[in-house]
Amino acid sequence: MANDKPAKRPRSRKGAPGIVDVAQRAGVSPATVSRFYNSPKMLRGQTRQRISKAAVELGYIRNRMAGALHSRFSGTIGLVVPTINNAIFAELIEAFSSQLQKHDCNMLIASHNYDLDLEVSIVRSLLERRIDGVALVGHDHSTAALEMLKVRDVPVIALWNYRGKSSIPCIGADNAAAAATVTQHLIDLGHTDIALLFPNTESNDRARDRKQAALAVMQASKIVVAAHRVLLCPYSIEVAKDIATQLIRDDKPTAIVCGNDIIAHGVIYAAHACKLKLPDDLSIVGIGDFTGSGQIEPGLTTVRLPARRIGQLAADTIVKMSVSDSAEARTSEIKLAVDAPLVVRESTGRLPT
Amino acid sequence: MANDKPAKRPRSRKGAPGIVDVAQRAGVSPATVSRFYNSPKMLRGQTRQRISKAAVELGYIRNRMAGALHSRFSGTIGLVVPTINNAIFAELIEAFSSQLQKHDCNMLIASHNYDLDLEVSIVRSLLERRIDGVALVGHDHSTAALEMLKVRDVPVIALWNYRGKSSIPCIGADNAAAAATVTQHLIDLGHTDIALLFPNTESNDRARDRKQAALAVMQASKIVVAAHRVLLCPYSIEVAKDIATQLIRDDKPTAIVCGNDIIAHGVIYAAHACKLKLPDDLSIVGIGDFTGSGQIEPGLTTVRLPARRIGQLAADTIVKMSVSDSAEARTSEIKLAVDAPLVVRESTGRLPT
DNA sequence: AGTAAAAATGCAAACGTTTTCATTTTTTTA
DNA sequence: TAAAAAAATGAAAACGTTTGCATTTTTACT
Repeated sequence: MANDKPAKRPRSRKGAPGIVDVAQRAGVSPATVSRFYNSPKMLRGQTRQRISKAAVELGYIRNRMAGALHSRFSGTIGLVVPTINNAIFAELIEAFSSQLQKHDCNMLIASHNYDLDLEVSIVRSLLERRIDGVALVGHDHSTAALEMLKVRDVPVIALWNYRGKSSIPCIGADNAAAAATVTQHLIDLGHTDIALLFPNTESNDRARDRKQAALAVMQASKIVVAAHRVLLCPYSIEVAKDIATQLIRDDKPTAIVCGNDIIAHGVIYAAHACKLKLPDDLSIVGIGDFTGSGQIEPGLTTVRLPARRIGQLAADTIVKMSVSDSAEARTSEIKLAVDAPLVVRESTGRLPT
Repeated sequence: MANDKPAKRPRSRKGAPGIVDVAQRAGVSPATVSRFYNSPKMLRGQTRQRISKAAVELGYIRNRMAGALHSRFSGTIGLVVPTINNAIFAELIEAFSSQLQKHDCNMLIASHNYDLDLEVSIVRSLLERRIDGVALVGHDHSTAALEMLKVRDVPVIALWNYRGKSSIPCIGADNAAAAATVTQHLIDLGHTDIALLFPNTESNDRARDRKQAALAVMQASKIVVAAHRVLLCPYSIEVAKDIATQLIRDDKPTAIVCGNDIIAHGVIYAAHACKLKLPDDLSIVGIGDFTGSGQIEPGLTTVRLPARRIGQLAADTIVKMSVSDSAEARTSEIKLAVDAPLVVRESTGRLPT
């Protein structure tokens, strides 16, 4: 046959139009089309219109991967959270994602379930996608992950928990202070028989800071906390309810400090199940002010962690860091502490004397 | 000066090692290194070891964007949900994401808040990142978005709501049947004065299917539903509580069908606030069986939508579709209906006669 | 041991952009 | 209105992989 040479190499993706097709149709060079997308103000209005028209007619969708290959920017930011499933970070994730969209960035998210080894492989996988920056929840991270990021000069930011002495930029509320606030609130109400329900504090700096602060505040008020008053409880309404039920039946304290609102919800349900009268029989405080904490009956006294605000600030910050090319701005000592105000509702009351 | 020619063009990313550096150090060709990652079994064990060693020593992290440029696969899947913030999709997202990780894929997620126009721009943005496939929640989508995907031959899958006559592959529970189930349950208990709390059904096929089915079931039992018994209520515990409080005070029905568990939680709280005795004074059903629905007091009667299962199946399916190169497999008529069993708890009771 | 078949590997041409530098066009200034 | 300055555009060389094809090495079979 005549034409048994390369027939017409079928392009991978349906021969979708590329930048050169657009350029051709608009009667300009590919470079100009590229500029149309990356720095439009560099073009004349007339040229812009021609290109815009051509792009629409062709149904052109640019290939950011090809762009990223050369330009150092992928327009993608990573977010690594312990869990997505839980109410804990839902608002944060949503806010972070929405704000990124405004910056024309996409979010690559992954969860590691408090497993730091898994976090390493997640970070690696994000790096393979050449993310422009990454936000990690908390301060407990494997050095391997941090090192990979540092070597590649990828901006990192720690979210959620503010720590003045953090080695990386961070945005969040002072979790220790938050726990101190609610605990002090109970003490101010006259409680001394206080139980603590906290999750495993290993590789969870938020929980660790909170628990430590709660205990410190008690100690400062000369309140001794018996060992059996400090209970381990995961972030699960179900388990929290079980543990609290047990606690109430066995040896009810007059107040309970919960590691977060999730646990507190479980405790409130347990109290209902045990026919307790809240807050008379038992005062309960949480940390976080999650969805529903204001509506649950009785309303949960807690401390508000402004998740939305943190998410937005974080998105703005990480984007700013990633576009900045001065090494200093990418590693800068940015540290933002957002307020975590006490929200007093009906789940706490003065200890009847 | 002598060396004022291009000094040594500082490579963009810190001169991070590339595939050729690894190849050189391992004494093989770049092609072989590439194969090491993409089809390891094609290499001899010995070669594999040499490359592995070289890669580790160099701290090499491959560039998937560069790869995707040539290979048609980006290893990235998109997930588009109405909202991340809410308990509604949390479990689905988590499951989808985790399962994707097992396939060595990353998840690009975005939310549009029930705004179909925003969905279009989200899909576009995902397409710019050359996702290998995308999962969309529900069946209501702008044709523009669907068209873009079809033109580019990107596998799509509709999640959450099963519909036998869907035009695209779908995995989910039959939402209409789910609503019918809980409604019938109330009818079986003798209720006839039933109120409905549902969100806006525009561009929300789940809500639409549910509401319609609930009404149909009532009609089938010759129960007439007065207009003032059908209330509009967003997916918000807070608003649901307000609306339910109003409803209870004004003209309490004997039972309420809630558009989903979120709303149901709000209604339960409202009942508590109004000092109602559940389920004697009021029976409440939800749809979804979200976190907490089993622990809330009284336990919520609802229908379980197996979010985790759907998420996993969806991830497996979309990955399979994307790797398949037969056009048929990418568009195949895959339709999976997962069971949505009724879960009877204490929020519903027989109507006292 | 020799040959055929199979398995590994190397070569080099893509992939679709961005960007530097040079060139052309437009605007400003004298 | 010509020259200078500024702005817009074009040409072509990257960017870091993957993959079809050719070549070499290994294995299997007489």
